[in-house]
Amino acid sequence: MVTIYDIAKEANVSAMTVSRVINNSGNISQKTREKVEAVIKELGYIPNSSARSLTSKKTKILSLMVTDITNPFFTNIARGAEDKAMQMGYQLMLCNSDENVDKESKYIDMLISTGTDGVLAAPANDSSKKNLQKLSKYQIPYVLIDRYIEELSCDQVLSDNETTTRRLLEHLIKQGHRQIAIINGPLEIATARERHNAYLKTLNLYELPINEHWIHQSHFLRDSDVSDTIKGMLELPESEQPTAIFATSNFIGINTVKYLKENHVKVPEDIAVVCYDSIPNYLGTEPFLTSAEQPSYNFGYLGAQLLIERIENKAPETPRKIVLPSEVHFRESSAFKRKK
Amino acid sequence: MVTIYDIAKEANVSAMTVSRVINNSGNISQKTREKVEAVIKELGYIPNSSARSLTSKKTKILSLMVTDITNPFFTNIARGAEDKAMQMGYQLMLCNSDENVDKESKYIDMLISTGTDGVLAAPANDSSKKNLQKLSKYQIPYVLIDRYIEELSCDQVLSDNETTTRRLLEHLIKQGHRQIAIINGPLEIATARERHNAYLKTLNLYELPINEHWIHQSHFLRDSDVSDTIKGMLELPESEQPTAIFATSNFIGINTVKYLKENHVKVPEDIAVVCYDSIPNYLGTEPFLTSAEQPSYNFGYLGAQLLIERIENKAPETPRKIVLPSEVHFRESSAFKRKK
DNA sequence: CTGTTAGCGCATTCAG
DNA sequence: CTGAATGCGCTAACAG
Repeated sequence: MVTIYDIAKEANVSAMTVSRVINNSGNISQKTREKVEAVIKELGYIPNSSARSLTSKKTKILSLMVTDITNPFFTNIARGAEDKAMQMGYQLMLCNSDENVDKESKYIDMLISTGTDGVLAAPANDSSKKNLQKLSKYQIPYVLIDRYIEELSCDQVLSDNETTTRRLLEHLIKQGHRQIAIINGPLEIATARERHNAYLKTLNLYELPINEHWIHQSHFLRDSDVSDTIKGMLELPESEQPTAIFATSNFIGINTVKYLKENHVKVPEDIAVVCYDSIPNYLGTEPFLTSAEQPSYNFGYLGAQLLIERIENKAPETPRKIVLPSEVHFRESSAFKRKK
Repeated sequence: MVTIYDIAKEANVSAMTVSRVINNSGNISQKTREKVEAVIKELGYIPNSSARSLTSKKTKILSLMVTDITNPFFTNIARGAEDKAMQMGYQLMLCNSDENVDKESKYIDMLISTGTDGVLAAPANDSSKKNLQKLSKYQIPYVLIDRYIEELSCDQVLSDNETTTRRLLEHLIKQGHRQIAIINGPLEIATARERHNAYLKTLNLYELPINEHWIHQSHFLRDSDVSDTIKGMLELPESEQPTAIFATSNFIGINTVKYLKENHVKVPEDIAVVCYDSIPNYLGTEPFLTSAEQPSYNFGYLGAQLLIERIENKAPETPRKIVLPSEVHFRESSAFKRKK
């Protein structure tokens, strides 16, 4: 392994001078700089990050905590974060919490151990608070993406849950729906809570009925099971059956449509479905599901940017909050107009 | 920050004893071990990886080099690799090369700098050889996944390109096709080359015609442009037109079907399409494309396993090679039987 | 079974 | 503008 001492010897300078050249710190005469740089190239020197971190307390490593990298929403976030990180000279560590606070906690310890410079986190749920506070204890900055947590003062990149929810519901209302159900994730997750509240608020605004039998929680993982939930709603008395379902995540939306179709409930004629978040349309065939497309790549890209600014002390003291809008695509799954 | 010295002082032992307890090395009396462990818990000690790496030359970091994490094939690999890594006490660093050897090279330097313990690599192409040899120079083991490179002696987890290609083609042949085209990735990539060779071999085996106008290369990224290629084939004289297309990757297959449909070529009646690799069927609707589904999660999981065994000197000297079979799903895109 | 010594590679003092 | 000394936190090698 080539060290700065090898360079120093070869270039007839001290190790310190080599260090200064590498880090562009202090003043170096043009001549020695060139000499040193030549030797560095000649010997193919690559700095030892461990040694550097030990003194400088910086690793140039960012970490991304998501609940499941196979969810396309998070995959795009990873890509965005990684592009920005690479561009700024950072590397990206990947962590999957599986929506599990304990697994998340284990990761947090590993990250602290590694000395990550900062964390981009989509926390599992509100109980993740203690994990994030542990980061603070070690002075490691973090940026919350997608899911915020009450009372945690930090930069955030969030979805505009209220507006997007309202737009999806207003669309249903315009289609003549008055009995709208919601299948949501756990209310310990901020996005679920905000979408829940926006749901209630919008129904109130339009003076639509609210019925506890129309309000359900599943979870956000791929295998979110909605069958019992929907079965229950289909068994309600005719007059009490919802005519539309608002699914608060991509997988919930997909699984809802899947279940309805399997059980010969016509979408959108019998029940309309709208969905928060989208899945990539690989096939190029006409997509079916009315959905709000989130700018997921930007969650990662902007999140990494905020984080790096924070790490490098280029950010204002007060936390910043970026709220990204979604693009609502109206499609077949809600294309049936009801008579009032 | 809590160090082993803090623990040592509090527990009335030397730092070395603390180190031994932490690493489970050497013999420690039950009594002192318990004492030390109690203090560790009490003070919430988290080891400093940088310091540890500096002496031990181990980081407990694995790296994954893929060409694009937003490709579901690689996403699943990432998930598999990360699950195994976590399970074995490693963390995973993520790198996207964009099929670009220079970008890959930049990453390799960063990884060497960080002192990664090993690399799981799907190299950009044959020119990645020098990047991987650089790893060897620094004694960093790597496992090739999906794409091997000639003359590189290392563990590998590969797809059974020959068998899978043959099975896809035999299916077409059974359907009565005799004029089969191939749209491939660059031949500087091993998977493309193997699928190319298997294509030729199978056509020869069944004494089918081979026509240079039926053999094309695109690339493996999502926006692989196949329009000119297919347009060219459609403009061939009637007798020379292929009746089926073998697409050697998921995106090529998708883009091929998309282009054909847009141009009112009926699939499978006018032209059948089969495809190597699949995309996740989120929607649960009947998938259209006949494709060979690779066990992508296992590429990552098994790759990480081989890598960790290698790192921890639990592997035999001679390189191991795992060849994973694919599952061929026969579907609508090739469901039309031709009269001979 | 436990402690002492030394050094990993680098950057932060402080001198010159 | 450059260099020497020192220590980051930890562990290998040796002593006891």
